[in-house]
Amino acid sequence: MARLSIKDIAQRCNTSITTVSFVLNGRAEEKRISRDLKEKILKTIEDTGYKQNLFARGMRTGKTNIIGLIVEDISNAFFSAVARIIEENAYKRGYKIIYCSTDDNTSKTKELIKLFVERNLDGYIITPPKGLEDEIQFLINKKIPVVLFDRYFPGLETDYVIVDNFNGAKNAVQHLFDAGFGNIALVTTSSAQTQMLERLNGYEKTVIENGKKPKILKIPFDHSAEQNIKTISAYLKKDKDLDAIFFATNYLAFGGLEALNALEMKIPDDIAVVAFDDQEFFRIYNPSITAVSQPVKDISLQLIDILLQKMETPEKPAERIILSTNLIPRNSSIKK
Amino acid sequence: MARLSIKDIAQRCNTSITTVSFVLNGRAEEKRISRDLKEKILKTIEDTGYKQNLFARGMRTGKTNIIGLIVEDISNAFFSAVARIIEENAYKRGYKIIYCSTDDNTSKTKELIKLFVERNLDGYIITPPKGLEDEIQFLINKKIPVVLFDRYFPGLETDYVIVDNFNGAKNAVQHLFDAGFGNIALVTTSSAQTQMLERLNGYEKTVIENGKKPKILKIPFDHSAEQNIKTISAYLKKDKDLDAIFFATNYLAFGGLEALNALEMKIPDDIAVVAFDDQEFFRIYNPSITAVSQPVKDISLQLIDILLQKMETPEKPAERIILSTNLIPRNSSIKK
DNA sequence: AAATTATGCTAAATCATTTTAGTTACCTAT
DNA sequence: ATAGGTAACTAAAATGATTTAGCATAATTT
Repeated sequence: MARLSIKDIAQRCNTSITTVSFVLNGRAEEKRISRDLKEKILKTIEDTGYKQNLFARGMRTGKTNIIGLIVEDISNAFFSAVARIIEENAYKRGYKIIYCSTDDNTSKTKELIKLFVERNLDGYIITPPKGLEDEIQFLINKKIPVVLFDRYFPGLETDYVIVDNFNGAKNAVQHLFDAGFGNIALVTTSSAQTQMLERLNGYEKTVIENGKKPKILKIPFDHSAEQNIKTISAYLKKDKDLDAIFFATNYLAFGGLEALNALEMKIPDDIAVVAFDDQEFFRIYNPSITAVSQPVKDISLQLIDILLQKMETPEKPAERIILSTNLIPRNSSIKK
Repeated sequence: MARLSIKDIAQRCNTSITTVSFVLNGRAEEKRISRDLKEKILKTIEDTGYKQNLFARGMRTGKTNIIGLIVEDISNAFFSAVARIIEENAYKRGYKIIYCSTDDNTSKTKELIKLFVERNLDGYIITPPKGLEDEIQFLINKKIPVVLFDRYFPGLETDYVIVDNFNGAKNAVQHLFDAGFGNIALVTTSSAQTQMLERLNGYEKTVIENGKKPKILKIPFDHSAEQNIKTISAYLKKDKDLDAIFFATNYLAFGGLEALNALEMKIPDDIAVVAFDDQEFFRIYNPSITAVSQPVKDISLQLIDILLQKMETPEKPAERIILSTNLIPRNSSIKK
């Protein structure tokens, strides 16, 4: 038995394809289809289990009901947690998710967006690498809904959802001062993304406010895990006065912990540690690691919400959501 | 400017739509299109940047070039790592990935497969929850390529890629005996999935071979992280003779480490630990945790390879791939 | 009673492609 | 001179929906 088409439904109801299509698209009222006929069509669809052919539909309407989720790295715990929640909610509302990882590689991401645009996805959620301004603007010009997250482009009129990185970092560093640590280094990446710069600014401001000098180690973002460990080890060996480190992102904290292990430095006795972006890991680690936690659930729900709103009302003005972080003090920053 | 169609290309080349279509689908040779005309068409396509409309194409052929990736939980490190590699390779070969998480919930997964089938995806990679035999059989009957992984259904003629869970567990437990531990418990889930049963069998066999009695704690797989910690704590308190634990899967090991922390039991002095499914975490943890590592890259590459082969040659007989695991001895199982 | 309006529906064009079943023109062999 | 073959191409049907423009008929107004 071949798959049912709208034609079959029309025949079974002694009516036209047009009428069935109107009912199917909720335009029965507007098109003055009688209640009786509408009910009959609906019942036939129910009974036969008829499903619209999405190719034919897409061909006419250009709509796919698919959303593109483009994150830095789907295997990073933060992004996979966000993906998880977005996926869940998109499905509930009738959308599917196609995803991919950018590796923060600009040309790879350009390529991916081109591919996705060919496929006529209905909307995008993106953590853009630098240099992606033109592609984002292109999507906006084409009236394709886009929401950025994690970082954004200050020059572009886009919707975005980010966290308050400046105050997240500020609170973390002030917490270290309050706990009695006075010589605090920042370990961050060399990438110029907004979220990293804000964390750096928050750190610097707070250190200076406390009458100290900032000490910053910038690690190229394309280095391997092993290279990170080595770089951090070397830095720690050089500056024996440090009594605390603030890691600007989770994977640098992992490298840092390995470096401290290798140097047999005890946390928090030899050196205190705070990390940006909380993970299950930090709770379980011994000693547990103080971390700035991002509101993953809130971020994800806002993202999918704003995107779907934008898809329904394209002329809606851009929304800029900045969510607060939450400092979770643990043993790594408490003097015994 | 409206988007170019095959008609525009045909006009520009003074030829027919049919001819362009043949060239586009690599059937120029077979259809005896002259070399000159073929070149001309190809050049025009190149120059104009023409792209096929995938809806129209899908409408005729029923092909989407989209693969469904249905895993237990995309935010679990093992699955997101697999997703990462599959995604990468699928894109290289012209396929996109739509994904979703099952939560090991049978009815949710049935729902998802229904949704995906409506969308005419070209193939599936699935970690099936129990009770999904009928849906998998349905896909096979419909000649839709499917590859299972992580677990499989012994009764079904399906392609699958799994690891040698039995020997993985056996080696881990024997390693503990060899390291001088003699009273080894298994902490596993109550779920009856093949991979878990095989790990259990490997454990039991090895313990009995070494002249000891198996001690098994089964934890319902729908318990929360907190419940897991409590259950494991209670178990550890009751049996003071234990000198080692083998965790059958990574999230149980996380719970176990937290429980050991709470009870202030030292690893490996008070108790040794080995976990199934290695993670970055286990390398960084202090002490580092001995683990059975799954060949994530190999699994992923095999999966996408087998699926794409199956898509090209649907009548290919089912392939069953069983990959070896690798025991990584670390400090958690070495007596000082 | 004629003109107007409202109601309830539908024919046919359209979207961009693939594919079947040809056609035309030329060449070769008898 | 003619049948048969082949090289090179193409007209048109089919895929399954949406949507525009319009057609009867009945009800209402003038």
